[in-house]
Amino acid sequence: MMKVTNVNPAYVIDEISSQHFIDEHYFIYVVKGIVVLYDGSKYLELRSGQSCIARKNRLGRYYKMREDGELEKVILTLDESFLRRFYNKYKTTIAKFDSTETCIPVNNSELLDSYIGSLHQIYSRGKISEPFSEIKREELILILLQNQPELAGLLFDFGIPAKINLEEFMVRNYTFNVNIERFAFLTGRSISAFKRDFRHIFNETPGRWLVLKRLQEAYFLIEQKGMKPSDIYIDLGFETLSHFSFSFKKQFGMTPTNLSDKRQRSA
DNA sequence: AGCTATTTTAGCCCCAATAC
DNA sequence: GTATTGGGGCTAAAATAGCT
Repeated sequence: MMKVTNVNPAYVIDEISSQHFIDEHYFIYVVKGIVVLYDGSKYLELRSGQSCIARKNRLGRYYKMREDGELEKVILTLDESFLRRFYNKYKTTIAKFDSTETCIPVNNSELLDSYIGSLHQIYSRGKISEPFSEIKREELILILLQNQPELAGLLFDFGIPAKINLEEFMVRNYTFNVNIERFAFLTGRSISAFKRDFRHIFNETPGRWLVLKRLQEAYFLIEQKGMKPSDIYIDLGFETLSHFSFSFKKQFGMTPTNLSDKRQRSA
């Protein structure tokens, strides 16, 4: 697990969790340092001056790294109620949006850079008021749409996730630590339908399957890749090392470090 | 297919024991 | 000192059954 460092809260408008479920659209701009976003299959690296939109109703996690001891980022929540207000106010034309990516890169522009600069000015003076936050976010949307009009199709889509291929989704996303209800929602199903479909596909209950899958991956990472148990358990979707260790032993008859040591000796 | 009530279980929290 | 393991208690979450 990469070290996560805290940033000056003055630059952070709203924090998103370092992993799991993305509940709203988020705009992420890296001022200094590196932010790496993971969507279940690939990584997107954002460096100074780069930005993206993390899409709502997706699973993702991110890692932050300092650069020359510094890390500054701007994260703005583009929540649905705000976007609805914006949409009603400006009657934006909605262009078609094709990408299915979780993290959509935003084109660099001088306009965007100076906008970020203007935020810096405001936030360094203390807490921002609600109306100000509304205006500044509206400004951001206008800038984004000027450069990438197609983003309207993403931002102003207020629908809920459609029914998608369950097997594919689960195999891709099992390392995300979210509950069954969330998995069901994200695959466009009720809990009942989710569990029924799940049983059909995997012949197993979702909970058991998830844990086994994570443990198998852990076994692989430790035995084949020589990774440390304490470095992987979070990225595999376990919350505590204690429980990871316990269930690992229950499954394989040895603790994760036993396996680690075994590998060391045979190497 | 999708609720809801009921039963069952997993796993988080906390912490002690152990290793190092 | 730090890192890892493991266990008991408890509760939220999951599984199940039964219903519409």
